[in-house]
Amino acid sequence: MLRSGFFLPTLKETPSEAQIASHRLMLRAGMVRQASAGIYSWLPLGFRVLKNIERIVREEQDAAGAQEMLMPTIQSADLWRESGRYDAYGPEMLRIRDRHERDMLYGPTNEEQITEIFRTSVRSYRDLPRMLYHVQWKFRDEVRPRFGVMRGREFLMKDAYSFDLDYDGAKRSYNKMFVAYLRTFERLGLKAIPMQADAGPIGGDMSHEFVILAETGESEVACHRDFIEMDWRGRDIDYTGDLQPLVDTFTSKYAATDERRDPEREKALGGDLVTARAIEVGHIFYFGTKYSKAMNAVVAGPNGEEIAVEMGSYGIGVSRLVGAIIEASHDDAGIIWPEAVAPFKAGLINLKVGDGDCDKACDALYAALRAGGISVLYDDREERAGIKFADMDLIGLPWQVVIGPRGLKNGIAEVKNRKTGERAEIPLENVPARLTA
RNA sequence: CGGAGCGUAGCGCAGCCUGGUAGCGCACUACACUGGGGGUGUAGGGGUCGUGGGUUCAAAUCCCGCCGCUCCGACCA
Repeated sequence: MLRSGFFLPTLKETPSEAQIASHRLMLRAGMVRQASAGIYSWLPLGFRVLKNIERIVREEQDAAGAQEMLMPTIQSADLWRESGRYDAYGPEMLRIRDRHERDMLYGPTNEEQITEIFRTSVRSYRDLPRMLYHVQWKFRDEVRPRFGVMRGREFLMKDAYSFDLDYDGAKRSYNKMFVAYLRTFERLGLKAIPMQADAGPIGGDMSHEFVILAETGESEVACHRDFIEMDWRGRDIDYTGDLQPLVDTFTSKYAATDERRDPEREKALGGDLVTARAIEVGHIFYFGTKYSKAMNAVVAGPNGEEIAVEMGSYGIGVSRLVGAIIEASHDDAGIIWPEAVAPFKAGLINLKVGDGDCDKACDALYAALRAGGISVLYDDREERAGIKFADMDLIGLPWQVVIGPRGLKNGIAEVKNRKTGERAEIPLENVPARLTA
């Protein structure tokens, strides 16, 4: 992508509404613009990151055996009356009336809707288990939206739902999602700790929150220090096998969100206890037959009897993750993207646009990198070097490649790693290899 | 929903107290110079001062209502 033609309105100064790092940086880096309180437009750069996160979430959901679908944002109030949540949900739910005076709502979540789809489509235990998910915008009319996309009113969420015949099956589904979440967050470059959590208004008795530790987190959590040191990387998962042992290794040690904290266990941990603030990035629930009973989602069992299905739901805050990743990974100069979600892998800076040799070398390298499958943002603007560098640091691409007349005399480019700050002068022809190493 | 604050150019702000020509920095446009980490000079463009009403000869400024946004708290898949 040529910087000159890319809609990337960066800001030198921070709009006054932004209080925390991720919000500030997202506005300054031209990723989002606020439309109204807690509602944001995603500009091209931010949208690329959002899509990258979505992609990884999808891949891991698919790997775990969930199937993607798409449910609408606007739902009928009648469904919610069936489950009893139309009255229970309170003013957080945005209620709408259509031209025929029908009560509608902008979905804050989708249990009712998926249950309705399931109950009209599945009649036999032979069709179980099922896991379905979608990635869709939700709306919750928060009293006080804040922290940019981390606590917006409108937000993008992946929500999955599992349907099983009995508790053991539901537990297997729960474990699949548990493991899928570990893998998803690890691929996103995050250390997300699964914590005992309250089920909240969704109800149910098995629930984990996946949180990342960050000073700007909204809640206080506590966990065993082993979680901090645990090696999170590269676990090969066989979803057809027994996942319980793996789940056990992550749930046997103490880790609890604030409403689930246990003073006695914490006391016993002594020096092994870590308390910190945390950002919730995922939440999984087993809630049994809460909705299936209320909404009559039953299947015929082996003996022809009617059995209410066992359900679970599993959410990942996709848009919140963009902010959360930045909270976890930035410095004074700007964002530092983990490679997996970076909007581009590399930035290419032409230090002297208009200089024939410089332009030619940049064009050639730009083509070579793209041919090698490396996404590049090529800053071909006639700006001063300082502005280009500052901009690139702000945007936070993993690599910066700098070409100027001085280095070009010796056929070299400067390659800088945004994360480590390490700079190396290497021959132009070695640049593609260097970035893929 | 309790408490506090803010709204003046795209962004950051001053002006308001004590009413009288709407300002500064950045950004933007043109030209020249410059060019390896947020340039220099010259010349420009851009404002119903959130909105409605009131007071006044005169309101960005004083008074009242409304709207929007932010912060603290409570709330929170």
